[in-house]
Amino acid sequence: MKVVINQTSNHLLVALPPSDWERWEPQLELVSLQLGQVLYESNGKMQFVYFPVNAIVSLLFVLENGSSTEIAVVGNEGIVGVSLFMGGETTPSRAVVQSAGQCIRMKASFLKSEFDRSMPVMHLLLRYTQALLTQMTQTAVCNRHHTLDQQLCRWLLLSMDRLTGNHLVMTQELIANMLGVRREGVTEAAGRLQKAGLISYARGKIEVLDRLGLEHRSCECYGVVKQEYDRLLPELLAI
Amino acid sequence: MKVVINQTSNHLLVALPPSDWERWEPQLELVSLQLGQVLYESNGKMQFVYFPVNAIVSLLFVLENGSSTEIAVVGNEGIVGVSLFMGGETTPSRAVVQSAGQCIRMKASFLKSEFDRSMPVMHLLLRYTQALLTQMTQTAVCNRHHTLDQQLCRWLLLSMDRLTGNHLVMTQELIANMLGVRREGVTEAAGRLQKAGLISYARGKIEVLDRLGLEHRSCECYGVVKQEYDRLLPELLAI
DNA sequence: TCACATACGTTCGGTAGATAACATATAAAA
DNA sequence: TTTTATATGTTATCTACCGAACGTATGTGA
Repeated sequence: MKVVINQTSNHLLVALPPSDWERWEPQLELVSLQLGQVLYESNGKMQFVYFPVNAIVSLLFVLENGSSTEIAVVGNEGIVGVSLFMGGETTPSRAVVQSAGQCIRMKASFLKSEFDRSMPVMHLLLRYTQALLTQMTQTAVCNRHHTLDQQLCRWLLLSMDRLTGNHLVMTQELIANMLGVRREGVTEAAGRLQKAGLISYARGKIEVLDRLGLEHRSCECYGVVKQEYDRLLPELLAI
Repeated sequence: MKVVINQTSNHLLVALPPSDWERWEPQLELVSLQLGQVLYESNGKMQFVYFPVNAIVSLLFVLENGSSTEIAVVGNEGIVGVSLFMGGETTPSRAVVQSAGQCIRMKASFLKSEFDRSMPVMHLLLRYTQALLTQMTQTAVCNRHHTLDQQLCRWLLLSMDRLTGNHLVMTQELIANMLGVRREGVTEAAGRLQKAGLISYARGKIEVLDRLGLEHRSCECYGVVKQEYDRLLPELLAI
């Protein structure tokens, strides 16, 4: 089954003027990504940029001792590889596939030239980057001030917003890496959420049972991020 | 005594092509900022952008319950108000003067039009934003993984890099707000640094006695951020 | 079907930092 | 000089999370 690439595959592409889209279309390529696949290594060269379709990509920051923390998550509302057009040839963060699926990819060099060529493209990408920036800063605050339970709720909600359906394939071990905590801590927090009837999970399969309940149990950070995405990228709402 | 504005007042301005600088110069205005002065309120309109000369500005994120965390610090290597050209009319973060001094300010509307008009200006500002982004993400990781002692060292070093001399006017209460911890915690951490002979302080006046010692006691985060600034903004090194 | 890896559960200290309630010292103001 | 506000010091209790060790399910491949 050949999956067709079109503008509605990714919300950023939707917002593209037709004249730009015409040039872009032949440059796009659909790729399937596995869970755990690394798109960018820390301080590595970026050959491609990725527009997630139904995959989710995590931006992780890895410390010298190996411990890591997720600083943002990108789904079909965005693009992976913003530092390319921001000016650094490399990213300080690692980009890892958090939920397997498909992405549209494009040569880094092409995006760079398009960024300089078309003002609408530039402004769209910068507007997205600003939203991403909000997510990063809110994560920083959340790391400092909120409990693991709250952060887990936030994380689940941000992930679910980028998927269709209520299911997520993700072990507690991986969630722990994302949140920068121990696996045992996630087990306990997830256990509490399950006991409260908000989620159910088994061997790497999580199902959200009570989305509103999760929102109530989450810290304000989820709402702040969501609101800023909606404000800056109203095209997300139109779909 | 009239202080003259020139290109060397701020490192970003240094990197400006002469043709752009000519247009900019008449639009610049020197302003003195007091400790604690708020340049931008959370989600407030941005009338001006600021190029610090010898002042330091903190970007803070304030939670509903009033607790806050610094997500980045801007000195004469940068500009306060990046979200203006990134596309949001407002910032989600609050900008507060962390160290009194002077800034060059410019009408927000002027910078916005210049950003679209001159490619060198655009690329320079984006490159700076990328460095700022690194600082923010590193802060997020640091909040999660490092001790208060380490974070205090990092914070002191980042501040000292943006000042001339070894002195900093800053109470422990304010530092606590920046780091998002309790004042008592800062008292204890600062006491340990003082006992180790790295700093001395008294009633809001901090002096760094052993800079290298601070670097050793700090986490890797300081080095990572500094390295990325130097890489992305080599003009900082030239001065 | 049996071995084995994977995912999750549980428990027991240990610790950094939170919360709270005071004590003390110094600068500024009256 | 006395008062008052500000800045720092200290201590006791509490809690979320860490580190480590180990136990228990469940899917998967030989």
